[in-house]
Amino acid sequence: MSTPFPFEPGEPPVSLTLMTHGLDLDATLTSGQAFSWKRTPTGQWRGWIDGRPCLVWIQGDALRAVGPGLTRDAVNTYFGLDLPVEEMLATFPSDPWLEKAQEFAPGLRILRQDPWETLCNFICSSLKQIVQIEQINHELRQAFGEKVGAGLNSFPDAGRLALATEAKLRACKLGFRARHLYVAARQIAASEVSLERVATLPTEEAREELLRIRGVGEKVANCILLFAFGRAEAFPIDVWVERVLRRLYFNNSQRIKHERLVTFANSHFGPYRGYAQQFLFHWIRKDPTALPPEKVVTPRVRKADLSKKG
DNA sequence: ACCCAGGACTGAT
DNA sequence: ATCAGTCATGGG
Repeated sequence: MSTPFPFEPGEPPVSLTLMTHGLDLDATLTSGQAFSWKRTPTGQWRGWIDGRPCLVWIQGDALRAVGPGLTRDAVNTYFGLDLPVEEMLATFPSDPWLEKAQEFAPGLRILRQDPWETLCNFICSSLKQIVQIEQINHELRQAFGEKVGAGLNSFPDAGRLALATEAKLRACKLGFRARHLYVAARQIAASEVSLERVATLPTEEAREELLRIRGVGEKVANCILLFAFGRAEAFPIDVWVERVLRRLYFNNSQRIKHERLVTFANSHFGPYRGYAQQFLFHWIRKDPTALPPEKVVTPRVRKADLSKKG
């Protein structure tokens, strides 16, 4: 299994073999939390861990990882293999829907990614599809990142993006998000908000700090807390999760307010509800049979209109 | 052509 | 505090 890989000339690649602890690479890397991994024709994954390019794949019941400067700790941390996932999932409530979601992809895990890149990805995520977020991530790397290998660019840091112009960002297909990302980059570059400090704060205060960043609302803040800072109690509610919560737990009632869904999720799914959220999200996106068919709302037609429609 | 996308911000009530 | 309008762009 020797896929050619454009390593840096000077730095020799490190080859690691780790325990998977049940990790499902395909599910994890296609579950809408990471946007810079690409599957090779042979089923391996090219991406970045700790700012270093690498290649990872499942071999038997082992996780293989190859890349310059790669360390066992970095890989274990990135994939959350250092966590007692079994015990964490055991805290889930007895819930047939959640069980279905887990059954669909038991090896789905939550990553601990670079906070800055995760911040950028989810600022760009608003009103975008996942494939488009991946495309934007790639555009930003090509336009502003540093060349690491053949066709490989690192993700630009905040200082780099802060030196750009809003117009150049807009050229990366950012649309109205260009201003958000530009302002956010300057906020981080000027240490107006410190992601290093956020990492040290309790989740509640960390969320408040993230909300000071332009383009970051409740949903995006929770995504960053969950997918970068390892805060498993964060429960991001996007249109998909909103849909699944409403349909499965509130009889698809449209007059249930968003805040009530938040309250429900926080109390129902337990301290590691972020994982529950990710199981549900992945399940309803990937399994076409996951949700029962939409309740057919028979349109109320006024008698006066009957004659018109013939 | 139409509708939707891992939403956030703004200004009017 | 709540709520509609608006913000670009691409996929299906």
